[in-house]
Amino acid sequence: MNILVVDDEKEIADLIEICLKNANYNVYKYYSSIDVLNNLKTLNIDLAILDVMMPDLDGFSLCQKIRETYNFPIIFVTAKVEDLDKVNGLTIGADDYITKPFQPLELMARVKAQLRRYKNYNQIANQDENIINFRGILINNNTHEFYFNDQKIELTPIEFQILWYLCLNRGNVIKTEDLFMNVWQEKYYENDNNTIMVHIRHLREKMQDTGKKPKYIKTIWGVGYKIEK
Amino acid sequence: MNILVVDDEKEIADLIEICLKNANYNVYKYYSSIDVLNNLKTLNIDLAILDVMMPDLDGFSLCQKIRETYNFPIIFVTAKVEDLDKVNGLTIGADDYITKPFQPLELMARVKAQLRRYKNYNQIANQDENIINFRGILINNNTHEFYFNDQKIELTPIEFQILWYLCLNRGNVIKTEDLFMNVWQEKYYENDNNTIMVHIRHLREKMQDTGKKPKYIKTIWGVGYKIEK
DNA sequence: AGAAAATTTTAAGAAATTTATAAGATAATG
DNA sequence: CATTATCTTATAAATTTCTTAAAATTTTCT
Repeated sequence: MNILVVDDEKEIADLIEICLKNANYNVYKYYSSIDVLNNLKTLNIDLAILDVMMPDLDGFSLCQKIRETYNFPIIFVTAKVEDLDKVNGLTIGADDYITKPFQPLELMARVKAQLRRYKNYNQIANQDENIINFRGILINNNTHEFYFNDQKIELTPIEFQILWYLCLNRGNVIKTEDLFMNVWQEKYYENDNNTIMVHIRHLREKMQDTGKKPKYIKTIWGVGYKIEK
Repeated sequence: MNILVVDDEKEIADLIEICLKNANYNVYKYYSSIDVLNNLKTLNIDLAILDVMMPDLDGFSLCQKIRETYNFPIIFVTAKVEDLDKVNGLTIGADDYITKPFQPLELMARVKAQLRRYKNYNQIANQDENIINFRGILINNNTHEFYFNDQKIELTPIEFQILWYLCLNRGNVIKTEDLFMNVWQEKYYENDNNTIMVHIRHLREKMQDTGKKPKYIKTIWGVGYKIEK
């Protein structure tokens, strides 16, 4: 589990980091929120703990920026005790709010509670599933291999991710926007974005499914794509 | 949204109930936790607010019982301020913990935050709500499929949205204006706007319901359309 | 009841939108 | 530096949506 900690007070950030590392979490610690935004894409964060009062960009704004793209849980930790602040924080997209001074045990309990909800109760599809096998499609997320009718087909990383996500949700339509967000981990600007279509075409070509009515990756007009069960 | 409130202190339970009802939630209020367990199955709860100290069965035990079957969010509200209690509560399956005396606004913010996570970011919680089945009509918002008397019928995006909205409100009249606002997400200018009618006609054609008295999508003269339950 | 007005239905073609294809440009990788 | 992967752009194809006008229906008015 990767946890993001952002606090301009180094002592606090360090304390939180120690607690988290004790509990065996992987911590990414930042003393400034601007730095965070630049690196977020590469980090694959599962939960964030943010301070509210920070010099360059305050926690609320950072939270809003994050929420444009991600939906991992966000916990505010702050010295401000005013209730309105709590309400604000929770309203703009945070999941919990805890005031300094806090008991490390309580913070840990809240972290665990949020992660439990996010990871266990909240699964979009069965997370443990790493090998999917249906209709001649055998796709393995451990080895990143794809067999189609017992024949191995080489996929590029993005092609694999797209196909994997479609298979994980086989039977259901995936909106182009959702697909993009999931594979690219960034916001989707629909005006003039043709890249998914191109990758879909490549996938169809490799699966020799380029007829008028594709049998595998189907187009749902005005919505997105789906792969039939 | 159905919210369960359990507290043996009537004043507290009543106060919480008022707050929730103000915010337009549907409240099921209990003064004893034993009663809850007997009725839980029928209630279709989306979130629970539980007191910890209760005479017959304490909140922690109730929480555990609930978690055996359900995974809607649970918030503890309690007079106990000891930190260990918070940790316990969160550890056994609660999602949040707030101590009395509390600010109603904060409670509401936390309720909203939990519901947001549960409902908006969680596809599984909503899976079932995306399938409507009645009178030979089976419409599935996950797969974007429409079956009419067990026969699959292809719909265009707008046709699907219109039919979905009518089915979601089956039995009730939908004003043309409401229908338009919901599907097109923009303001409706009634002067000379025939587009909904055209789509309705297409839907009726596809359902072979073009007689003098349509059986499915009915015209409510001067108002709009409705689909009979 | 019969005429007039308002509203809805029907039909067909034009316009707009969305998706597919192709090929070259750019970026990333080893 | 060579190779591969990804993105961009332009154009074609497919499909959907809207517009328009006339016909039919229902309601309202006299």
